[in-house]
Amino acid sequence: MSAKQRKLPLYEQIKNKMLMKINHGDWTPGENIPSESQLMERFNVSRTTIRQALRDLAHQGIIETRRGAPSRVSISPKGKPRSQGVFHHEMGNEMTVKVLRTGVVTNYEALRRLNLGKSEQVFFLERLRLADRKPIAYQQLFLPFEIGKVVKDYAEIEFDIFPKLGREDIHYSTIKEQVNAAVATQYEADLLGIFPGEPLVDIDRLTLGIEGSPIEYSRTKYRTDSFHYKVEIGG
Amino acid sequence: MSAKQRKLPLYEQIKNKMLMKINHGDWTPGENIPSESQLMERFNVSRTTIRQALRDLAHQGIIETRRGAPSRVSISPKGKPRSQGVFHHEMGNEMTVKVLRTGVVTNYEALRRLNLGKSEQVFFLERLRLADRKPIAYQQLFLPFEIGKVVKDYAEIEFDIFPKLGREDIHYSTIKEQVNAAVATQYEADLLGIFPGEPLVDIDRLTLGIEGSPIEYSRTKYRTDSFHYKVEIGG
DNA sequence: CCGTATTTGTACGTATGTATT
DNA sequence: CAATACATACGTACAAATACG
Repeated sequence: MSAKQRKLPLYEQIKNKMLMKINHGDWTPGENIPSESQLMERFNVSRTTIRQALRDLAHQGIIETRRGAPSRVSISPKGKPRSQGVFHHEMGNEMTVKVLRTGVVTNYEALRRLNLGKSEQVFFLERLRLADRKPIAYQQLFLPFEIGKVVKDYAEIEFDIFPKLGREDIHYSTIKEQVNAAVATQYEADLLGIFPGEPLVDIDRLTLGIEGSPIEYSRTKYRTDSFHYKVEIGG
Repeated sequence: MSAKQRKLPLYEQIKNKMLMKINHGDWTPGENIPSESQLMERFNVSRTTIRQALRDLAHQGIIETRRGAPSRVSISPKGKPRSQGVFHHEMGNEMTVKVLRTGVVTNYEALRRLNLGKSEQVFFLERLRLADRKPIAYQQLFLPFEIGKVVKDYAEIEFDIFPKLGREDIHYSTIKEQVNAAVATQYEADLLGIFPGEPLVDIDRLTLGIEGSPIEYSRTKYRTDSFHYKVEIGG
């Protein structure tokens, strides 16, 4: 048990452990999870506590419970978006990535967003995201140094760094995104194969870890023709 | 206690009674509700049961609870809100609207999105949305004819047409939005007080009614400096 | 400012109901 | 029908944050 989790309520700790099992693939979507009594034994807590954890997960749509039947992990479209289906990115088929630059920098805005001191350093990644070999986005990624060194090599070949973080037991709990519009600079236009002055969707993203501390800050600019940002509210 | 006659669980019954109190104005938004111990006495049930009812209401955003402080009814703009807070627009103080044009038109894209036949007509509104007297968005709004005639006059003075629709017993269930980036045309730039070629956030919105049929299609272009589109996932 | 009372949050235990397997 | 598993509901105790004199 990580030291940071010790101050969290029991049911929150258990929730996090269950989330890890799911993100890890220990419990796969559609699969039954252990019964409440088994979980009571495994975590050595009362049924009340187990049920509070399960209820929260069920309410978030991460698991499904039915009276009389075993509870199971929800079958959500892809690995990620078990965030009650309010959110959707649409992309291409073959998603790849090209790393343009990597290093350790002192970026004021990134440090502020990552809750780090002004004199600290962050791991920096500049990447081009490609869909079917065609560039669709230019991304600047800032990671706390401790996390950066973990994904360093991985980021050069994989489109999404979160699976890697998951394998290293670094999990996220919340993603905050802010969407804006921008026009392409000469530099960005060259990279993305468009003209300067064309519009780009600019997404400012902050990812928080299980304990609520930031684990990633990124800024991505997408071509408007290959990318859609959809939100569905209610329903 | 005779349990044979009740269909709903106790906590559901209590939830319903509390909802009635709120809807009837017995408990008004912002007002503290009775403490758990008082509710235990009043309904003659255990604290567990009261807490289950309260937790559900809190989770729906109908009431707010804080450790140590009395629970209170949420101050939410009545009728609709309660879409579990995954989504947030940030704007100015004094929100107004100026109608530029209004009429009945045959717009192919609007008809398609509203699920209407090609020969039908839709109610059209062209509006400028202002925050603190400053234009922040240019909006094109398409409504099925039946609905359009209801909001016709209202739309000229009110920023948001949904309260009016609510009073006419037209409610929405789902909103689908697609966010994109665009650059301002000369026409838009003049209206918004910016230069042509500056970026705009372009939001394509389709609103569905209770029965699932579209009741509004709109296209809005926001200035990037006075508008933020935020999405929070998970948590 | 401090201590106390109030109020919600967490966690334990037990018993019984009810739907599924 | 029986066993299993989740749902409801009672009770108790203590912790933690807030409100108040």
